[in-house]
Amino acid sequence: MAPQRPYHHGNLKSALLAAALELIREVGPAAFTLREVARRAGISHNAPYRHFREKDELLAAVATTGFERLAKQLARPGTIPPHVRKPALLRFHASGVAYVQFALKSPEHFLVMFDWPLEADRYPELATSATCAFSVLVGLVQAAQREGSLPGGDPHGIACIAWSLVHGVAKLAIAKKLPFQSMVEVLSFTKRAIEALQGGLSRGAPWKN
Amino acid sequence: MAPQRPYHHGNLKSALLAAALELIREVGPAAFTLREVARRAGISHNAPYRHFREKDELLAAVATTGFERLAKQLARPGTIPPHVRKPALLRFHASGVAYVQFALKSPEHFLVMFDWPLEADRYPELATSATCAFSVLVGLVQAAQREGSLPGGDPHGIACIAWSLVHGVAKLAIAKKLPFQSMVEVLSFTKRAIEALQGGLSRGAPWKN
DNA sequence: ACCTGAACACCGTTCAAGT
DNA sequence: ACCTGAACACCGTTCAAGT
Repeated sequence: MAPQRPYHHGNLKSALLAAALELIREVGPAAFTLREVARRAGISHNAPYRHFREKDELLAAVATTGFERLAKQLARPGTIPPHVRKPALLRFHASGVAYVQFALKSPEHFLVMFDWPLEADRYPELATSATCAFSVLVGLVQAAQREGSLPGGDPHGIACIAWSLVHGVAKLAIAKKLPFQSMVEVLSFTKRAIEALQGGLSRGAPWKN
Repeated sequence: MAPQRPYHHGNLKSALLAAALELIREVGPAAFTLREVARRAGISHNAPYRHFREKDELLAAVATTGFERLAKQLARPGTIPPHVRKPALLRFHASGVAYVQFALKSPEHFLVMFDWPLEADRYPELATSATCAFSVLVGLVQAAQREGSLPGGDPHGIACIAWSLVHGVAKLAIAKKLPFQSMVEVLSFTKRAIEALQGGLSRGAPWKN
């Protein structure tokens, strides 16, 4: 007889997440609906509730994997020539470019991570993964401070400034508010912005304590 | 007899906009609904369609007035001591602080302006007001270049970098991702960030044409 | 002109029921 | 355990109708 496989088995949760990413990429987080995800996964519109308490829990899962992937990209930002003199500073710069690159390559993650109002306290894994990603950046700042290529002082403050810069670039680039067409143009602009900030940071004036 | 005033008269459009701002402030743009706005304005749920073709047109109107108010804040950013030596640079810096201040004081505008996916080409007034606000920033960069406190080169590039920085600060501050409680703390952080960037910009390395 | 009520096709979420 | 269909209260939008 016909389809003798009415139930999904085991992989439904990841199938839902994959379908969600695809849908968010197509229509954005605002127009994303749970029922359309279920349709694409070939299940009834309330089967997702077996795996996610509510729509936002699915989106929180998307954001969490986004932060995990971002943390990896920041920690291993492309190839660094192994013989350079001050690799920590280079890795710090490269992590900024990696941040923007992540946002442009995975806007479906990035927009949920930052533009969707998820109550972080309701999704502890999300808060953890976000903190973890930020601590990668702080670690890079500290390493650069140790080798003397960034001034002393609170590494969190410097990390927050650098984060703000690349976050602004990423957000405005995704929204196509910046006058660049291609990703290489945006990344080249990102490099210039980071170098500009670096020039000011290394003069090190306002970083008391 | 009882209520002999069944119709709104003339001011309904602005009443709708005011109710919309209040509602967005309370629940955010994502949870904003046209029907709730109509309820608050005391009219039926489809009366708004007399003034706005669709929900997004009302939101586009909110965003447009937001850009207009922002442009004003950027152009006249607080008090500048009248006897300072290089006022253009100070006004440039102050406009950055004003940008973040606007975002924190009017998140209901800011979030619609930047976090709601409005198709700019469908709302020409929105595109115009946004361009106008950006040109204020470019003008401040050019003035600082004329007085020699910013290096030469394409003012749009410098403006884009400065914009990215303050936009990132504003966005992360609204989302409460930065470790600051009060607005004064955020604004003080903003000043430090701008000064850091300034230090690098004034060294003027990577601004070829 | 400006507003209304009924209607349509959606949505998130719940629940009793099926295997 | 995992899934289904029916149901509820919402939403954006349309339309014929009222003053």
